[in-house]
Amino acid sequence: MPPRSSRADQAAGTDRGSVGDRILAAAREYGWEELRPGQREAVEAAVEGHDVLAVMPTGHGKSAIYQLAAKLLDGLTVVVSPLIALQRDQVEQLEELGADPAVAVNSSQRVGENREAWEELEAGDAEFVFLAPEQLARDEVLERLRELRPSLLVVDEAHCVSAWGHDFRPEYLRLGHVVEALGHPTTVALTATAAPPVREEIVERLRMRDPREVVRGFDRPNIFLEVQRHSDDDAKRDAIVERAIAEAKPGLIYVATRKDAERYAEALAEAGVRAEAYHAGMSRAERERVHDAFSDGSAEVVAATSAFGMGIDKADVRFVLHAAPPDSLDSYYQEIGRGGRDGEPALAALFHRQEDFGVHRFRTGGGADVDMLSAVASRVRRAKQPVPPERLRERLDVGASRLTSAVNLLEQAGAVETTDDGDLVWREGTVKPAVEEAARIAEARRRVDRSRVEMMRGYAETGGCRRRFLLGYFGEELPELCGACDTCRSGSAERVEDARESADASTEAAGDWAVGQRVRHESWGEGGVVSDDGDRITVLFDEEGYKTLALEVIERSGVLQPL
DNA sequence: CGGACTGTATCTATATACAGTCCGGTGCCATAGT
Repeated sequence: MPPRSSRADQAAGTDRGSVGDRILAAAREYGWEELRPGQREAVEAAVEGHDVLAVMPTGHGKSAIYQLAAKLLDGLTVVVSPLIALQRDQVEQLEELGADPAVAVNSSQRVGENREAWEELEAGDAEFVFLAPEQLARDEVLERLRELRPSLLVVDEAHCVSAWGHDFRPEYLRLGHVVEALGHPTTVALTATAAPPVREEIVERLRMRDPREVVRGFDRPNIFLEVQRHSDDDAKRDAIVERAIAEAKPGLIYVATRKDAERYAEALAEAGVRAEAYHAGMSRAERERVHDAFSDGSAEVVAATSAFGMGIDKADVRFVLHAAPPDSLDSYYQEIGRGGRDGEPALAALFHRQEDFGVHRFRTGGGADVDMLSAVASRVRRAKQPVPPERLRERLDVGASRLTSAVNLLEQAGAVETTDDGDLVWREGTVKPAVEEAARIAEARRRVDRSRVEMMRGYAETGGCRRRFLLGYFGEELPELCGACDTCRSGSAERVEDARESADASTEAAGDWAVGQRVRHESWGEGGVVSDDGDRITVLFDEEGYKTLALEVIERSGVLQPL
């Protein structure tokens, strides 16, 4: 059992436990005099061999967790990092710290560089290796890593497992196999944002065992929360541009399309603001230039799609405006979290129109890839021996992502299994029901994604305290109204609060619907209560996603039952 | 789903209305071609 650490000794760093001492000593070697809340807890757990999920805001020193743990554990540390550009920064950061040597293996490096990296690793000269999940999906890479017997596996930006794994970068969902194939080294997952169901999914997908969860610093009270609803598109655009001009800089504007990024940057430039656009359609060099310009202050405002974010290390961002709602509160929180890291006041304002939610309908559309599911299922089922995925890829002449998505779904459907060597075997049943089940799972996922958009809408439309809504989504209760959002300021939050309190008094049966309670709904199946707003509760149904239900209706109709 | 763009019709004919079509975000990796 890990030694208990009280808040006092965390603050003063006076813990006499030997692990605690070693952690502090290691921190000093890196030049850190003290650790922030949660850091030591996470390092300690990892050093003692526990899997760890750490959820902390960016700038809170998540990297320090694996940097310290690696220093205290013998053996290689493998870091799964989603972006090649980020990998480069991470390697440099370790160099600057004076840590043991770090290398990266990825497609942007020359063949020779990758070969050298492996040589350093195999000679035992490097302590860290950074890889994207796609590298780890390659047999050869996994085999070489396995022989190096890593002692620590770190998944950075772990929310990507859930956010990108399901279709965009399906190799993320295969990391659980990687963990197993490497002999289950201590696994540390790091992210800045993850609502409880996302945390659950990370733990499950990475096959973490009895993980210690360290969740810190969700509330960012210095960020003022505001929402503006518009009906006219031009009026909304004008309001955003005017606001960006008026507010203290630097700032960010998140937009939904590449074209809009250009448009806002142009409008601001015309008004004399040093503004740049950023999106994935720009060349690598151009993106790098904008990134650097924002970092060194020569660009005051960046209008960007969701491509801009990871790797921004700027503490004094004064505003984050959203010209359209993102696909979930997880994304929203991640994006506004780039403001006010220095603790000084910052603004997070969401500008939206009803129609803006439509784009997410398109993005969460499209049915399952039934043809691919069937093709994969029949081949694996017919095969007399385990099938290497590469062979399927050749036979079916298909890209790695599309194939991996299909395999992931068939695996979830229980039809296909991956051997320790990474080959595919058929478990049971025939092709048709397996494909149907896989398609059904994909469809459920789609419904959940759409319900996440609805939660975003809920935030945009609530008359109650915005911060309470936001923190509630992340499983934290805010007992008092925050006083730092538009609804608190206008008095709307207080009116809603009063209304709920009187409703609370009349429906005293809320005990059945406490947060965390498992429930069953007549038509939506099973789920868990994720928040309680007094007169209504929000339930996350396993197959339908988030639904908000009025207590009065529940009581009257009996459609919902506690389990 | 909604916006931008294109094409066609027409009693607001060098202008506008409307229907139809296309497109929309995030990044690995591999491979072709200079």
